[in-house]
Amino acid sequence: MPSNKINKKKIKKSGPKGKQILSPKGMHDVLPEEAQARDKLYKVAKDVLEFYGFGKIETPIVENAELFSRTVGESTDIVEKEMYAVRSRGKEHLVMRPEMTASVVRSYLEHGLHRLPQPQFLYYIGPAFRHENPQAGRYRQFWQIGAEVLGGESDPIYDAQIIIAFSRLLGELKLKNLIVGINSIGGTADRQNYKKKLLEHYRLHNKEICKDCMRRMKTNPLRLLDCKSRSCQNIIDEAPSVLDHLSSPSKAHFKSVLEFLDEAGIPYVLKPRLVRGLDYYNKTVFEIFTEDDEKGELSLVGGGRYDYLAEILGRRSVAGVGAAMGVERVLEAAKERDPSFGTPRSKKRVYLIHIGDLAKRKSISLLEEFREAHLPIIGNLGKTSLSNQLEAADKAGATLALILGQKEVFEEDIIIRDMKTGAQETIPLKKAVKEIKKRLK
RNA sequence: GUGCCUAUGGUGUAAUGGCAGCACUAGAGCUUGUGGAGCUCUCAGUACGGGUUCGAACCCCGUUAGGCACCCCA
Repeated sequence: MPSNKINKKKIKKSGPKGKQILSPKGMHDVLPEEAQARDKLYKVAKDVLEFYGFGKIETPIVENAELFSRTVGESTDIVEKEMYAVRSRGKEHLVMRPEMTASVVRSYLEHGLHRLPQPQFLYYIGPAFRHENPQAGRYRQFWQIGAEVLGGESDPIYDAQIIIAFSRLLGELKLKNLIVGINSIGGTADRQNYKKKLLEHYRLHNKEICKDCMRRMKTNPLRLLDCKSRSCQNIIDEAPSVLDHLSSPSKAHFKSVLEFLDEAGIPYVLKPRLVRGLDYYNKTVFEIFTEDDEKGELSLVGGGRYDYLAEILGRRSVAGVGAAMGVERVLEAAKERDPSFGTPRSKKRVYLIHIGDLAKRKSISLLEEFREAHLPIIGNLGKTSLSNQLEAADKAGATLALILGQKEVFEEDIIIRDMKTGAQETIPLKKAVKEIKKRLK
């Protein structure tokens, strides 16, 4: 007896094993349980964003590489080393989108949405791709829910409305302890000016600067401000603040945004060191964290104003402001708060049980009757024994079972069983749909 | 792209150089007409590739994947 087992294993072991094919690094399958939680998030997002007047837009997952190199920034990591190139038969250089704002603006320009009432409120839900090393809250394929206000004036009310919409969205998900971090990086001129001042300050501290910051001085001076190296903290603390270098229109714009947030009762924290990695931002930039995530610096939502983005892409200048939310990060936060997030409350379920081949056949048409009546009913016509099916009904959380056996088929009856009490009643088969409808109320 | 840690059935774990075991889950049966309990049986594993050794889940090297951190970002 045991020797049998050993033989079997030996044969198996000596056979070719092959390499198991797994999902690509940093990309994950969403199994049914998780899919329910996601669907719930999407539904809440849709409800909230549509309430604020956003209309849904879908753009291709693949775009011309230039769309991102020109807008997100040639020297950003996202463009420099994180884009997935797509091999195609054409000559175009296509990439998987690393974010969606540029796509939405591209679409706006391409389809002349400026002819419609301005501004346009657009939102999207979809996956984006960045080839970086995965870790908590960071994946190579990740989903974003974003919203953009495009066209019209560069009015601070829209900055505020974006922040309000996403704050409310997170609030609907029962996330607590949310922190809105906000800053203004001014217009192009302000920033040039500020960068100069910042670099001057850093040159004074030449010797204390860490290696990374030496590099940042050349590539992306604003990023100096969020260096984590201990040796740089003093330099950062003493560094000039962007807010002191804003032109008066930029200052006024920022002030208005804050006033609108006050009016909406949205608490916020001024973060003079908050800059964002994407080149296209100007004036307002912001991020939303939960208190826990703030330490880990994982933002749930990030966004800002980008009045120059459209100009980079086309001849037209289009004011714009928007934000994107990380679906995986938000789900993680929601589940931390409430582990049952997204699992539907026990619905009343009806389970159809059949006994014998005749009943099995009859079940097919009975199921159709229920579908036509839009009454949810489940069952497993592949199972045979009554015990098994009752057990399955129980595991499925059914409150009612319909039992159809040979005898019932002949007599055109069916048994209704209350799964809790075990009480059973035989009723005419024809009345099954009607009776179940009644009992589910 | 870099550094550190990790990898045993679907899940959680045991075996520390010498018989890969346990629990849960799943499937079947006890019981082709009444479930949740119990009992019996079954499926299923040392991530992949190499090396050291009489002998490797265990030691070494490489790869892949996961976690954490850097970089950067949702």
